[in-house]
Amino acid sequence: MSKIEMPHCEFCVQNFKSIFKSLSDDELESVNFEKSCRLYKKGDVIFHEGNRTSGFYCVSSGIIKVFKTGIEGKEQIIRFVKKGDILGYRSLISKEAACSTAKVIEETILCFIPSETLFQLVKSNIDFTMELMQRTAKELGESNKFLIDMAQKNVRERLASVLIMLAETFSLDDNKILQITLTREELANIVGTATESVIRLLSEFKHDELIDLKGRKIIIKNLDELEEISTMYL
Amino acid sequence: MSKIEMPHCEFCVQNFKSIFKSLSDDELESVNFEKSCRLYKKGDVIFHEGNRTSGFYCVSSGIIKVFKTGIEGKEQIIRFVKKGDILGYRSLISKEAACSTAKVIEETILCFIPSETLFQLVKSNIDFTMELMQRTAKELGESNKFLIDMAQKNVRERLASVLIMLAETFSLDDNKILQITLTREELANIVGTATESVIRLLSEFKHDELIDLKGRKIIIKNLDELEEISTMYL
DNA sequence: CGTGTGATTGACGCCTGTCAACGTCTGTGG
DNA sequence: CCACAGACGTTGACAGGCGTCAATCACACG
Repeated sequence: MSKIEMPHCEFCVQNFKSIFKSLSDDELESVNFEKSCRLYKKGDVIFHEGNRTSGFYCVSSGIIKVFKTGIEGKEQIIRFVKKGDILGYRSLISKEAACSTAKVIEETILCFIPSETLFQLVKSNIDFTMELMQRTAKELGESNKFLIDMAQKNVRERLASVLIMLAETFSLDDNKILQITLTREELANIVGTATESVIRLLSEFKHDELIDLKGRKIIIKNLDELEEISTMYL
Repeated sequence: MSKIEMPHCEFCVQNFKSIFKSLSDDELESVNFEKSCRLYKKGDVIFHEGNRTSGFYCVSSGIIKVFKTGIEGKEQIIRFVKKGDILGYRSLISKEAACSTAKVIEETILCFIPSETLFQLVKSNIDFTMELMQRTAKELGESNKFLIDMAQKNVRERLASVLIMLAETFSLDDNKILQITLTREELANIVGTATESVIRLLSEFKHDELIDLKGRKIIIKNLDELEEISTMYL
């Protein structure tokens, strides 16, 4: 268990409108008191599919992938979680076991909030509850959207979609470099295809000058064209 | 607008634990007063993808398919809604436009509850709110599960999964006849494949004595074997 | 009885997964 | 400092699953 300086909830509220943004000062102080924080290193597993959980996580910094393990151990990445997002709340609310595994992609600082604190807030603060419900509902919308992509788009179109999604979620720096680093296998596990297919299509995109590749760095040269590919027949 | 005898909320609470099961008598009476009901015939559209909605629906009887329209108008069925389920609440909560279309498969009686009534209840009744949150969270879990099926299973395995899901959701009668009637195209739109593929695989399942086919009626003869096919490599 | 919708079957070919071989890079231990 | 192991990336060959197109059949309905 790494010792780190614990970020105060106030900080996350101020800086990136954490889920606690509608809490009163007292409530925030109470959450801040009841939570526990720690640093997670790349590769650390935060929770496993099938685990029962006793609270949820609020992300202060870092990047986490959430995936389900499928046929012959193949991962399917469902979503990415970053600064300002919350993690592990779905199973808490539905009172089910976790339906996915969360693993650190980039060094992450997480605050753990016990479920009692959560339910206490739900009871006492309607704005917090609405915010929580809204996040769940939005995630559901995204999941449904992702579903139809899977069902109807081919691999080429899906890869284009994924690159766009990554660009929107993690943005590009001044050199148009995508601000998340993934292995080819991880990319394949988002797209839902074989690693080799991702490699071949990335080369193709590079050849068509839509992207550029420097090792694992991906430079997005032509977002519009990617957009066009991803919605080809829509 | 068809005139029908309006089911009292009390009835749905008693009979199949509608979402309003935790309401006080007064609250229930109030919902009952504010709602409006009507009969929908097969093929009726309840709401369209992209619509803004001003309330949600509680299903008193019937079957509805919820789908997104994708590439070249091809439907992708996301879920089925039946007696006791609620409909159209996701976009209400997330304050987005509807992300899917709802269409009647079997004659349906729906009660429309205005959004003000919903939010009023969320504010005043914590149990109702928890129930609502729980349903959203569960639906999210199912959507994620569906996603990985799409990404990793082949069409044969997916069709087996879908048949099982339908059997669980709509059950079999004494003759093991599946209690929902779908066209081959609709089946294809759940599985996420071409109509012809569904037809071919159904014939194959029939030949292997897993199912029997009488027009659109599907008789499930061997659920265990279907289960095995659907989880072949898991 | 004609018309239209849905179901079925066959032919064909492309997309994409799999397997295998090889290249590249990094970190470790001798 | 070098050798080596191990993980990851790349490329080619190949086959088969599945989508598409077209023709035909089955059935219901006005």
